[in-house]
Amino acid sequence: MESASSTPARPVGRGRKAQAAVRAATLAELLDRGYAELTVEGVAQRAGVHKTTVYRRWKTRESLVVDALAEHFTTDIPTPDTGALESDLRALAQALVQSMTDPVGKAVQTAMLSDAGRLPEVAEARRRVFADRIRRAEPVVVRAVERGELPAETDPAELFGTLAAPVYFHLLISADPAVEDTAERAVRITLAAARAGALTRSRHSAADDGEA
Amino acid sequence: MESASSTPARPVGRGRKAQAAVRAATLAELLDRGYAELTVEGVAQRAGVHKTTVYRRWKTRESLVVDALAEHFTTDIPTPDTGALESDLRALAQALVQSMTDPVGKAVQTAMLSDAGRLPEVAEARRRVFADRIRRAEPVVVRAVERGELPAETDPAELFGTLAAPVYFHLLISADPAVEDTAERAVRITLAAARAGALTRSRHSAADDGEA
DNA sequence: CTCCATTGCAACTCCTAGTTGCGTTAGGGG
DNA sequence: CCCCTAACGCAACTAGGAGTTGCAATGGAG
Repeated sequence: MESASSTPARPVGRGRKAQAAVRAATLAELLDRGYAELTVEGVAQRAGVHKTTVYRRWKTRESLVVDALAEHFTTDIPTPDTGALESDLRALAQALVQSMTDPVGKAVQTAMLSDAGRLPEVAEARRRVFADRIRRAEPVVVRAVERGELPAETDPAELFGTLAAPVYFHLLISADPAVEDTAERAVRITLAAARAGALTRSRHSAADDGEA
Repeated sequence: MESASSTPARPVGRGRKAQAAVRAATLAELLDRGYAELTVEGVAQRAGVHKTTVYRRWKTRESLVVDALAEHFTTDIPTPDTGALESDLRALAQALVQSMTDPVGKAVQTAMLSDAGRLPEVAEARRRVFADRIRRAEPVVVRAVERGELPAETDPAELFGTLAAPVYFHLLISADPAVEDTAERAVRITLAAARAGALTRSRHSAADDGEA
């Protein structure tokens, strides 16, 4: 409480704008150069800022990247409640697709899977994001089970993984250009698998053998 | 044919062993340091070779990585023919899992998704690998359709993508430790989706609405 | 055993990470 | 509106890895 009235110790003024510009420039460089080729001077130039300004706020190149990414770990997929499983899944899938299609989201997702994902903070953030998404998707499964749309033993984590896998695969891995119906495809697959009881907890002894 | 008898122009002798050691060291460094942190001197030391020896065979760090990866693009998933769709899919999924679980395969796959995937040669190789896998998986679908196990309009590319997506997702993206039944999970999902007609060509107007 | 292709080695240049000291500027409080 | 100071710009560093070159040493094939 020693600087309560004047408060000159906290970062104020134009410093904020510069830092925001640096963070944005970092994401932009991540997107079109990649983590391995990202250079602090490149970021500084892109932000219209001198190199030392960057180093005054961030100790290393890695911490700069981590901080720029961390900004976007919070805003994430909401929990839909449309009254039906299919439309809930569609909302989830579309939110996923959008979160990896817009420039910033694509930069973040790509970076998390690239060499930047080896940074401990990024790896842990990635785990937190997936755990959070699974947690948010849980009510969708609960409500679908209550409606009788899904087997009672359906596992929310399995269901979310089944929904997310085709999205990640098509957008980040196979990367084929025909990606317009990515969300819809994920919904179809997840719906079929879930209804067939292929996404139940524990073991795979569920009723999936039988009617062809 | 000018050097048919003496043939001193071609690389012979111990050069081969050194190059093999360098390639192996490159993969090892890719696996436990990553592409971004990979250093030519590190590779050379690990291979028990001097830096200049590396630069005499490979012009740049990038070409070294590309060449080390390219060695493993050829050996790929074979086409199973077990007489039933489920066991065929199981064979495919297990081959996929194995190809990304052993150290070398994991290094190759991880590198292809990391910043090394931005190298044009690697990106094109990745496309070729996926296209080749889809082509190899095609007979599985054809035979399953002939047996009446699948709808006639089932798309081999969609089916392979549906099988591969959960494998990639669980092994490389979500990376949760409970990954023993990765292959089996992929089989269950793909089987359910394919039987429900969710993996047909073109549009999604197939018979997937109805029985819950 | 001999020869020469290949390797080891040292000494370079260039680029980027990261640091330091000092002069300059911007923007908020008075 | 002016001034004060925190934050910035700038130049000049060190350290290390990419990539190159000339020369000496060596090891494998004939």
